[in-house]
Amino acid sequence: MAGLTVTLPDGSTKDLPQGSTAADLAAAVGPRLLRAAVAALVNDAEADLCTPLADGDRVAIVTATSDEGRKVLRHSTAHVLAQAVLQLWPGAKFAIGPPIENGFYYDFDLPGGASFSEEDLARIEARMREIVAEDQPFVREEMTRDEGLTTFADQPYKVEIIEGVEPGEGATHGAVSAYRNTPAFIDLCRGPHVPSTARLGSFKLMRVAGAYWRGDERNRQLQRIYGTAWESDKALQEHLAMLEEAERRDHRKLGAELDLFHFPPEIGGGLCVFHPKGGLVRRLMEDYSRAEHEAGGYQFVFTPHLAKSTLFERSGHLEWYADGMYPPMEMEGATYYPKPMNCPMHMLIYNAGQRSYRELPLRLFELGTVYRFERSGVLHGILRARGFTQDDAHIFCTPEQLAPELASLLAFVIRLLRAFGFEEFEAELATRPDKFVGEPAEWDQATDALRHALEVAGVPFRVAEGEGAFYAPKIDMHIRDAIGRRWQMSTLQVDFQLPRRFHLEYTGADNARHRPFMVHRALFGSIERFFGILVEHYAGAFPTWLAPVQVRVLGVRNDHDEAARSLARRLGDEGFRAEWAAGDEPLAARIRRAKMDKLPYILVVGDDDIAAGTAGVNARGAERPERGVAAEAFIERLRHEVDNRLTSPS
RNA sequence: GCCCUCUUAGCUCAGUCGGUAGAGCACAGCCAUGGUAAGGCUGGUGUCGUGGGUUCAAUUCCCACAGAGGGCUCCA
Repeated sequence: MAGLTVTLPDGSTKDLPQGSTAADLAAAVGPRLLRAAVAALVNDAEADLCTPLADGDRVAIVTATSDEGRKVLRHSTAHVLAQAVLQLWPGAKFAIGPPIENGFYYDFDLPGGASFSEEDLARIEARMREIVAEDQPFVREEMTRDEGLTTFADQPYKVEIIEGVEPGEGATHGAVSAYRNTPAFIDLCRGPHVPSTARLGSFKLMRVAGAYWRGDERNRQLQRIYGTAWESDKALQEHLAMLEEAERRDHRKLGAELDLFHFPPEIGGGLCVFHPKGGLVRRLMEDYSRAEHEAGGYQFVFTPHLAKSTLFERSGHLEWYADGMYPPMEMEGATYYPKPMNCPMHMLIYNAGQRSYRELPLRLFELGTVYRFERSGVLHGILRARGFTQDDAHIFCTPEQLAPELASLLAFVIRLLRAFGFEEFEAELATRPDKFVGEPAEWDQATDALRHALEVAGVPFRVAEGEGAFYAPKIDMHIRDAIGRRWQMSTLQVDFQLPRRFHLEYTGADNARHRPFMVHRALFGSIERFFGILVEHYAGAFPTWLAPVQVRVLGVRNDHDEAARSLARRLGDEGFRAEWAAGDEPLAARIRRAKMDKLPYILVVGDDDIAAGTAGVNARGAERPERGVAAEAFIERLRHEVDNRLTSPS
């Protein structure tokens, strides 16, 4: 019998006997690859390892340590979860169970509308481990639509999915595919899957949640179980450790511990108060932002928190964004709303006089506090609040100025974020959605300008097709924090709608009236949110220039208190935030207290220091304390560190 | 808003199979005077989230509500 030849991703070829499968190919390349293999890409299509290969196929083996491979593992683990739940809750209906970032979930409809409790997770997980130990094969079964409908006749959600399958989608020739583990358990699925459940095992069920069928709250609410799954126990443990680290850095926890802010229930959900220490950090952030904006040619404006409904009718907010707004207030026959955005008010400032092209670009900046109605369930500390302050600006410019303006804006964003210790940036260019207003030509012009700006700035970006706002394309800047988490930060949007709605004009060099382009941009986005991200990024250990207290001076004994106080006062006179602590506890205890307060510097003064005009310097993060540092030298060092805003995330 | 979990001292938590509660840290006082991550002793501290119900008796059991956390949904 003739053999067959397949091409590997590196371009090399491999000759195999007729009838060989992807698994055989992996084995032929090497036993290590076979062990790591979970699926294959055959001519760029995902396939099971048991897929027979044909002569001339291009084949790549998908290994468990790749993103694709983990998806397969997670998806297969989701099937095991479904089998366990269906066995433990006879009569349960199962819906969908896809892989997601770091794991998977599965949605169920339990008999009698029952719900899972946290305790159920242990039982389910135990059953899952039995299924893994049973080494059940994943066997693909192709069937016609009608056969599928018969097979899953008692599973209404599966029936709905099959009925929704477009001819030719997912499965070939109007057929559907399913994977069977046991005679009793089969799940509708596109695949691919690992060959057998024995290939799984490094997983953990995490939590239960309610989730609506097809994500639509008009539909029935299902019971969702989330799990995480990895290629090895080591990777699983690393992931769990990362979650613990994230918990340790939680801004809500640190916010309370470090006395930065809190959310008094008396004020209302999603509305926070900043304590003196948090307020100090916030003021430093804002001062820095103001100084940078001033240097960047922005002019500062101030606008009120409320406006009449007519303003938001004109801006379109009431038409498009009413669900996100606080409810109206009636007064003297007019209806007022708290503002959800600052832009309409900035439009009015633009329109306060006749504008000339000589004034453009006009950059109006405001630390503007806005209120948005967020449903109670989505609030998340300071990262998702109902009242927050945007570092908001609107730039009005001529069409020719748009591209250079966007390019310098991107450079501005990156400079600002770098000052706060962020080094990794990724952007998304969100383009025209299906539902949009305006002219396609305008969209293209604005989108090209945004793309050009990204290219000039050298920021890596991906295009998010159709994810722009209905009125404009935008760039979303993402950063990575100290433990690799990605956060969406700054937004730059080119808006055609508001200039039109507010009839913005300027007189050009040609003495004719023109409509300006307008860019919305918020760099921190929300001051509160950025503050929360900083807390998590630095794990509460703010860099010296931002630390609420920069130095605490300790005397070795309490008869050194006066020397400690005097040194702290001297540092204060030099413009630093320094305090001293009385020697009513042993030195080691006071050192520990200062360390737990995450202070950048602890100074210790004893007999030797008083005699020599020096101090012991215990810097945060240093291996060992330094002795006998001259006070002047320390002041210079501190000044250098603060003036240059040196950062070192913990 | 919906599903799950939680709410006991300033903080973290234990506890009472129904008889109004404890520990560590923190705080206060005294003693210790210690050169780089917890010295000792003593002491005060609670409407057990709120409201109702069952009961001789509720922090404990039941119901409702509020708040918090994890999700869903939405995100101009």
